[in-house]
Amino acid sequence: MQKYRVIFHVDLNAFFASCEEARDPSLRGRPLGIGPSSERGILTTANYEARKYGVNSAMPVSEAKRLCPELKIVPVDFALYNEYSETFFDYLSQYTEQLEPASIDEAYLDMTDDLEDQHPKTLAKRMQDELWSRHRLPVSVGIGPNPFLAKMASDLKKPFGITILRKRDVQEKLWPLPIDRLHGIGSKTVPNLRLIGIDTIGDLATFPEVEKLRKFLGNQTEPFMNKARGEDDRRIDPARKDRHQSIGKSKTYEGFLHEHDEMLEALKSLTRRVSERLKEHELAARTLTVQLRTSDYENRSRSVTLEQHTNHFYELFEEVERLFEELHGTEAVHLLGVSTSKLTSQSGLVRQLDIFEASAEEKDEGTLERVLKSINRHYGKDVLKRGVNDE
DNA sequence: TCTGGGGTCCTAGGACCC
DNA sequence: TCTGGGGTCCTAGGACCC
Repeated sequence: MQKYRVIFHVDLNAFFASCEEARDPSLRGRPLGIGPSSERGILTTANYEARKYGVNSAMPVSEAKRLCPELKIVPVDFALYNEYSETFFDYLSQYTEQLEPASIDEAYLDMTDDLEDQHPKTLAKRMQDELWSRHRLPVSVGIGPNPFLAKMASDLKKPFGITILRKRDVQEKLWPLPIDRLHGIGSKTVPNLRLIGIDTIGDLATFPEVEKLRKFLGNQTEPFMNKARGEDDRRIDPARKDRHQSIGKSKTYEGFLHEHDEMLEALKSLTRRVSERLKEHELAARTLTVQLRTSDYENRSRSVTLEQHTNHFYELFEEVERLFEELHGTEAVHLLGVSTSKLTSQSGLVRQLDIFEASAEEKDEGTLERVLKSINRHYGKDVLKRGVNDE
């Protein structure tokens, strides 16, 4: 007999708002938004009282205020949310090692081998009750035979939901839902699918002309169709979140930047942050991307792949400056971003510095001096010693 | 109504290699 | 002299998610 997997998807409800309410219970019970203090800009999220008025995440503050004049808005506090996020994952990790954080506020758990004779629903209820009573964190739990159905299940009832979605429920519970409820189908794809008569998840699951679909869904055609039919064989991967694909920092400048010099200053501070964060994660990057958004919302980017990995501010900024000059004419700038990818753990970087030193010795004493100075400035003696010991 | 900031993944075209 | 087919890597840009 086939053994079914038991996958939980645990989702923190209105997470940022819930954190604010947990810290300051006086905020509870009335409409609350997280966002900027000015009328410009958009809400990051809103609590459920605010959502009753139609207020939602990514909504411009001006419109949210129009829908709900008594809306209270508090500024984002990522340090707070990261703390609660850690509390959340710590709590869940007592139940299984097969835990995969999916974002700051949701996790997949493969409970197949860790149920210990409990009914999944009993366990889910306990998680929900304890996260609320101990930490004032409201969660919805979805339970299914694969990650996709678990995620869809947790979505079906919020807040404080516990929902089981079996394969045999798919036709009744999933197929009537609009197609954009499928994770990965967004506002650009929906009109295309409408064009060929696909409005619901069921329409996609039973669509007969696969080649027609391929035009819009590309290589993802089969994965999407499988999901629409409730099939998903993805394994839970506890290490996935540790493997960063990219690290970047971007900032929107209200009122725009007009002077070339202030743009360079802004890029310098973005690059500095990126360099710091790479070092925090003990990572070094080989590809560097500079992003720019003009005042009329045109996005541009330039990237370069370096010969060696680096997380060194001066090496990064040299390239950032060069890419930016290629990217920018004379127009005002709305957003600037610096991002790094093709990351490797820092041990790779230490080797790189050794090679750098060797070639510097041969050719250019000045380069060696510069490298050594910057190593001392940015990593301290420990790292330098480690690099030497490696050889 | 007018669009934040952190990301992931995909695509298409070109360069280059065998 | 003309030029196949497969693969990999790089770059720019876009869609999407939380």
